[in-house]
Amino acid sequence: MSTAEETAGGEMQPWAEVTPDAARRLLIAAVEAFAERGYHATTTRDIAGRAGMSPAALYIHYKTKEELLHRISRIGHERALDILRTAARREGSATERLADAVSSFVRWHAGGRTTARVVQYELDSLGPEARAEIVALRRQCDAEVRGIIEDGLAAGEFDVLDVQGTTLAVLSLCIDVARWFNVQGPWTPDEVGAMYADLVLRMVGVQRAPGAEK
Amino acid sequence: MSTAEETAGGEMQPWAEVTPDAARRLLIAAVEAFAERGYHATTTRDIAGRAGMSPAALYIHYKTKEELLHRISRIGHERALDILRTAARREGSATERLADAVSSFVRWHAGGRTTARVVQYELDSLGPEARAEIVALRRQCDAEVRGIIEDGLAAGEFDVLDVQGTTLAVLSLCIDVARWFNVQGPWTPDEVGAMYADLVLRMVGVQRAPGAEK
DNA sequence: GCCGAAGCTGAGCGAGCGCTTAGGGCACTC
DNA sequence: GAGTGCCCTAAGCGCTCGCTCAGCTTCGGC
Repeated sequence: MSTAEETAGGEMQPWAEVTPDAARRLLIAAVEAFAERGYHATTTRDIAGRAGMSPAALYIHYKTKEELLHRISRIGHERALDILRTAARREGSATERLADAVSSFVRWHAGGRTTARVVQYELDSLGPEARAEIVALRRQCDAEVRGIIEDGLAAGEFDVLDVQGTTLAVLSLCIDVARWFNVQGPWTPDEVGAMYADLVLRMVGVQRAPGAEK
Repeated sequence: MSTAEETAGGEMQPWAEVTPDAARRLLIAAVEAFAERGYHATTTRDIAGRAGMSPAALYIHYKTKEELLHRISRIGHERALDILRTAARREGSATERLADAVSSFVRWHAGGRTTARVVQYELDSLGPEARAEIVALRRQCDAEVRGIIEDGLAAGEFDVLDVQGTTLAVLSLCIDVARWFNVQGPWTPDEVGAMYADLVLRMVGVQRAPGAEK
């Protein structure tokens, strides 16, 4: 749960698994370009230029431009699933686990907004097989949150009318942070995380979080 | 508040203001194409083809491809603002007006998902001046929702910690419907609207909607 | 029956796209 | 110190993009 991969820019860099170094620099450049302009509006020349390389260098490390998006999307979704899974499977009440899941998931979307934007909004730019793989990961994210809500219902902590609908709304609320969050805005990622955890607990019928999160 | 512009496909067609007929057909074709593939991945040949015309016909009615997006975006945002304004300024308690605003806004995002997708997610593809104009409309949408929440607070109906944060979360929740809603899914636009109105009332501290909406 | 305006098409221009290829520089092996 | 493999670049191929333009058809006015 430590965010040791964070840089001075506030942007997460969990790209240590991408080697060699040139491939990682290209991938980070692609994340920035895709987040700014979108996948289709980004050129391979732009990506290579941001990484300080010639356009041809990209094709030594990646077969196509789409493979770059695929790698970014898979690593990002694995990280998102890891965040939700960690919160869902820790010890504690459903109330505490839901607050933890929402606040850490929102922190990731706000702090790593550049990455999260690509991960959450460029899914449709992938081809059919790549998209199917990513959609499977998204379903696992959904299942983790739904599990917490079902636990809370069974324990009598929560009061919800529609489990699947509430699950969708909770995830929806978190994901949309990547769309609107601005580093120059009035809140830090931590503050948005705490605020959203409170709002979500209200949505599931918990009156007030009993000092669950720091 | 009547949705008389709705077709059999469940898609709203408030494009009556676009004349002549050929210009309207091109605009509707552009909405569909932009929603499916995104602005940058859509070609002018695709738009013209969907409208049953040659590529050159597009440039008789629109100066550039971007002007098409601009027109779509402005009309869509004006419609969104109209929906929120109508709900905000009707008679009734803040609770009723907030439930009305959320359910009708969500219905628009779900039922007119094709249009809403373009309106909400292709904003960054506009040039600086066009984007500035649209951003101003968005701020007016924000102000309408914030106004209802402030009314509810003043009347003692609501209990919220952060007015601006809650406003943002409410709009965020509604807007994200355009991303995930599927016509083949388990809910109708009406059902999602009712469900989300309930969730939002919980977010602002209203225990249960007192039969506010039909 | 002729005319001008309006709406549209077929053909195509210049530019920029994703991606390829031939070859250069450099570290390392023996 | 020649050989080998790894990264990387300069140049450019084939293609499709947004957009243009000359000319065709259609139609109302007189």
